[in-house]
Amino acid sequence: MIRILVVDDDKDLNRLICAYLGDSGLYAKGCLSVQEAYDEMYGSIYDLIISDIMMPKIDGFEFAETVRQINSNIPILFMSARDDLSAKEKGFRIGIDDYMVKPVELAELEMRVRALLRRANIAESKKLTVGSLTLDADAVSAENNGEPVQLSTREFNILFKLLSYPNKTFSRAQLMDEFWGIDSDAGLRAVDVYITRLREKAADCSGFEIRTVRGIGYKAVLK
Amino acid sequence: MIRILVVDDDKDLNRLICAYLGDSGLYAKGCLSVQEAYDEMYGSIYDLIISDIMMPKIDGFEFAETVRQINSNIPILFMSARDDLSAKEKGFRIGIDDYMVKPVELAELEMRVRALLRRANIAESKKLTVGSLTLDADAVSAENNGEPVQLSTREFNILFKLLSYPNKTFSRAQLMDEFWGIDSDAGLRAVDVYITRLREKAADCSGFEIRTVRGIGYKAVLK
DNA sequence: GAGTTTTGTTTCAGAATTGTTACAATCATG
DNA sequence: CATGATTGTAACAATTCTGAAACAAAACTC
Repeated sequence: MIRILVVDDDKDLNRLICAYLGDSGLYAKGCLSVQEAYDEMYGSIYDLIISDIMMPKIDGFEFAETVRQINSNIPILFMSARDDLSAKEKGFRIGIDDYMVKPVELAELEMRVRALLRRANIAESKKLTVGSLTLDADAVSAENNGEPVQLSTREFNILFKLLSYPNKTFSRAQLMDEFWGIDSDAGLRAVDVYITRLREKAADCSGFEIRTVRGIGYKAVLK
Repeated sequence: MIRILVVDDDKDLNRLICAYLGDSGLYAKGCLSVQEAYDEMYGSIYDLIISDIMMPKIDGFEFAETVRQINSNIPILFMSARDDLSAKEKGFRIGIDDYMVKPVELAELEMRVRALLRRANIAESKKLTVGSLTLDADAVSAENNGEPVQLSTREFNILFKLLSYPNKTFSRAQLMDEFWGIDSDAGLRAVDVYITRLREKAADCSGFEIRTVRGIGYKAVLK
């Protein structure tokens, strides 16, 4: 189920949007303030954010900026009464994906939400297939030629990342930051161990291989 | 260079858009008809499409639909005077990514284009091609006529630097500072050794050669 | 053209990086 | 709380990279 966070201090509009999206088969949670949104995001994962700009205390810009620092990938759609270029410019510079001027047509909002989800590869099931191997991010499971491949969560995450960006080299530190968390005190060499395990488990996956980039890190190359 | 195809039968607007995007550091090619766009796409690769809807003969809907069948990934942005929901609905159902109502503000168009490029993971590719040789900074790999050329990270860095600034001479100290780090205690002559290795490995690369600038250092010259 | 300086090339030992395995610690789960 | 899976470290082996040294070649100077 796709989860959408709607942040707008206009209670009625917020409820209206959530109801509309809900009827369209998406799960939408409304928050009346940014603070509330932070709490909500802390507790569960969301796939997309719809946010107003003008809100008391913390505004949409600040909200989006904070979200982007933590998650550079989640689609953000601004919705505002402000039709001026400077607001749009500020939003897009922060890294939002779309900007709608109020009053918004709910049907159009839904279309744009769906377009963003499609573009961000957020489908009902996030699957990735490379050669004979299929990774399912929702189930955190892998299959090779239909045979299940046992992967731990961390193994899965690393492999999914590498295969999502074929040929791109990732440093150990990059992978650590992403999958161990900033405050982890594990040594960088731990990555090597995972690569070894992945290579072993993916040994008979045709279609790709994990290459070492000496002095830097690792990359997946398709073949 | 990111390549954008602009399809609109309004000659003035088309030229205006191409000029604006061009000034923003993107390459934009204008087509006055869908037929022309097909021809253009047949000949070269584009990263993003901006298209009007209402055009004589083949309209934007049909165009987008055809493009989507061939390429399910390329971002498409519609630009139309029609502000009605049914047009938007039709567009988004075909799989477009954004829809702007004319008259469009050029600055906003650029922002949306950039947001789409970012979302679609289309960045200025860190690739460099000189003659038959292609260097890919993401993959840290090199190919000559499709044949992989084995380069160590340091070899790659030096070659990439030289080829990024053809004809510019780099002193040994410059290269050392950049690729060995300040605290390296290797002698400057180590650079010579790398140049030798590069010359050998790039022996059958047409298109450039590494020249010695006596008393100073080295440069790559195109030929 | 002899002498001097700079550069080219090769070799090789040592340095650095990486692969792999075993093991202990931790976590999850029933 | 017992069990098995997952995790991270340490140690060692294997591999690759690196750069000094030595000598040859070339370029420059007078």
